[in-house]
Amino acid sequence: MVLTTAEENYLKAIYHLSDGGTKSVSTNDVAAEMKTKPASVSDMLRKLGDKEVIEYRKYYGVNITEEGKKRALTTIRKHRLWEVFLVDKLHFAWDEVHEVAEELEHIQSPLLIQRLDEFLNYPKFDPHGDPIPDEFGDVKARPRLALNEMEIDSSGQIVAVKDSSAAFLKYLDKVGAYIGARIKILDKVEFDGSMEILVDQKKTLFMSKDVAANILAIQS
Amino acid sequence: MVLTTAEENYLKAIYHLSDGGTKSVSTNDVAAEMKTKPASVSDMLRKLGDKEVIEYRKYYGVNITEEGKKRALTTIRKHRLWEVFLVDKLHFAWDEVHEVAEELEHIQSPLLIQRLDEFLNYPKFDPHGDPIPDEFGDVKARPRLALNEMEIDSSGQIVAVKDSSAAFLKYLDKVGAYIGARIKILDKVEFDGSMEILVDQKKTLFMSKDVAANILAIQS
DNA sequence: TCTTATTTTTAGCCAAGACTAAAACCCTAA
DNA sequence: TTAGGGTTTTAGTCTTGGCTAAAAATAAGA
Repeated sequence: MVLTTAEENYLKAIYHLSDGGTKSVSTNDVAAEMKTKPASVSDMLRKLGDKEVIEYRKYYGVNITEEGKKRALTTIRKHRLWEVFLVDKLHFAWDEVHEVAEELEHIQSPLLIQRLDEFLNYPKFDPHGDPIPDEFGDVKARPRLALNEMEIDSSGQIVAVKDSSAAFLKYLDKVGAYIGARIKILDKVEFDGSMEILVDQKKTLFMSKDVAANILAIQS
Repeated sequence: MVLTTAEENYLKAIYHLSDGGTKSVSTNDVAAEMKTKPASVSDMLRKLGDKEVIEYRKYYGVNITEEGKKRALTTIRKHRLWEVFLVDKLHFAWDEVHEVAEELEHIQSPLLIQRLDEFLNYPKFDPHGDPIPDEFGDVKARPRLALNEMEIDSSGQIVAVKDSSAAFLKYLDKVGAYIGARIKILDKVEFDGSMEILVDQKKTLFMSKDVAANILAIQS
């Protein structure tokens, strides 16, 4: 069963909105994600239902099937491998690659992806720190570390905070250390555990050990 | 002015059929090349005419414009650069790359092509021996050599014959040394100038100096 | 439970790019 | 110069993936 580019994009959106297939997803949510109108989504859901990559009950949203999950993971795998290629080999900045990878992910050639994976030396994570599913759809979870547990010179991406009080989030926002920010540990002060951190390859930030211990990152 | 993938493919076909824009091309010829019906071609020619990449006079075929030539050469450049990538970096065989490059050539990102060119070290010819236009559309012609002028171990592609008598072409056909064949010089006998040649990476051929002198190739 | 608000679907329309069938055009040979 | 044959265009249809407007179904509040 062949999926069109549009169908692949819808399926990927549904996969993400459903948290990897664990929740059902509404028509409106898909429309928002795809930047289309709900009426267009209804049509597409019927098609995807016919192709059995989602389970579609009118008025009750959709659930992704096992087959659909497999397809979505393949697309995600291709997207992330191309991102690694663009950053590692063609020296794109990590925030310039998404649009192009969005096009490249639809190239139809299993051999191409297999060879690309080999060429890139089987990377496990993309430049944003997201895991690359293997050819069977299995992903390697990456452990989260508090910033104060990271080594000097190591890089990663902020994925969560332990203390999610408004005050703390406001502070993070103010200093520019949002969820998703790319970071690098520049220095750690032995005396008090405070740290110097590079955010998004441009901004340097100082923070106390207490603050650092509240920020979780994945290492890349 | 943006061209769709279909429009790019038609334009490329017209460019090739017109010998690089030197001849006008008929609707029927385009239909044959694109494997579509003449009726579909008429429609598309009107569109391409509106976009001023061809000059279209009903019932009198088309001529490609300067702008159209530029666009076609950009697409050809992208196609051939991707072919080099697939063969040199991903170890595809030279005859496995066309379909995939046909998809890759439509990725829209000038930066991507610039970086790819750099990554591949500015190749001048693709794996089939065809020249890669530079970013201004200029192509480097490659001199033709008679096979007996080629060095041992050098590779290339047969592009023409000096003696194009039916008898000689029949002979070539029989031994499998058609125009376009990929060849490699395996050995040259000093004594009589006869040669051993690998055709299409699989078939070994022996030929006299006289025969070799009649076959022209480009080196790769 | 009934009414209203929200969500979702249906119906009808559009553009791109294919098709078939039929009409229009061009050219050549008698 | 006209008839026929081949080529090309037009007209009308199909599918995909959008859209709007209106109808239908669900959900929520009194």
